[in-house]
Amino acid sequence: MAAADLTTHPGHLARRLQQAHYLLWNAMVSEEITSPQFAVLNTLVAEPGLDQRTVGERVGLDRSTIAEVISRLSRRGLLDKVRDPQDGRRSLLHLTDEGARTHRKLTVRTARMNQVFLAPLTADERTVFFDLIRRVADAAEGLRNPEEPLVAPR
Amino acid sequence: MAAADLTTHPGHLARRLQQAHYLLWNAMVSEEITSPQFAVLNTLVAEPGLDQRTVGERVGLDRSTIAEVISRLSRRGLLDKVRDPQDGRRSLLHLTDEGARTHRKLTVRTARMNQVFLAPLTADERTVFFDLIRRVADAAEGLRNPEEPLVAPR
DNA sequence: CAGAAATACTCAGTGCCCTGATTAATTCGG
DNA sequence: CCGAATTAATCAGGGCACTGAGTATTTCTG
Repeated sequence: MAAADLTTHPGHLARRLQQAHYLLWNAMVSEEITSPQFAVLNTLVAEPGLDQRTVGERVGLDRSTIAEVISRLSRRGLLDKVRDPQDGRRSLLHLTDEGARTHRKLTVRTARMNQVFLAPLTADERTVFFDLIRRVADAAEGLRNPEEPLVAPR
Repeated sequence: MAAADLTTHPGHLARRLQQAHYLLWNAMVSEEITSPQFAVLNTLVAEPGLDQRTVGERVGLDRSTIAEVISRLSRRGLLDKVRDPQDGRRSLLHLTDEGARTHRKLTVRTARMNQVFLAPLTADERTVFFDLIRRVADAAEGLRNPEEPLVAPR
């Protein structure tokens, strides 16, 4: 059997895209704070006091991964984690001053990096780029919990 | 400072796309063989006897990662790894019969999965999708070794 | 209200992904 | 020809990402 052409395999392209981004992030944004870590900080700027699971949901990380990311951010003093007195299962998260400062600094750099990253595309193409990727990712995520919406939810 | 909108951040989208793909791969292709592992098998079908570094280059993995992936494939008996008698630094790689058989089986399943993954897009949109991602990834990879091609290489 | 079910988090295990340092082999330059 | 530079692979270390199993807490239900 002949070998497949990986340049038409979306999974392979997605991986290469992410690697390219990883590299550029390291060079232009930060070597200490990673892109997923920034996503967590960003979520807590918009919604302070969220619990761990919900933050994971916002940024698209599962329970285990978000726990690791948060533990690293907490260890570096960028956020505080306290038990919810109303519900002892939850951990509530708030940025520290240092965390807010870091978020501000990286927001600027991230915008610059995105400009460079997307430089090969025209403005119209960028819109299409976002739209296509979002549609594919959303659809695939929707496949996780099948059925249910097909008939009336009970 | 306001929080950024992550849905317009290509890095975040790339990560979500890859995760969605990971999930679908697990469900529809294989729980044992991962997508990067398949990419390695696929490369060795096209070019048997390649050395480790070149395989990494083909599939877009750095020296350390490709070493791990190959060691796993070798441990499972899907490929053989032998020192190049002509150049003692290199390890030359060949698929075993089992490796070739696995590649054939997964090629079929991968094609089916790609259909499902890309189902939200029309045929035209798929072409654009590939083109845009490839251009962004290629450009970012080109930033790694700057200068050189700008003037005559010496 | 007590037991069952659900929920938030943690832990162990596997695999991908990178950098920087080290080792072994080959090639290049004087 | 021999030391220096280059190259392929390995190792140590940090971080992301998932699953399955386990613990603690809360909520639901008979």
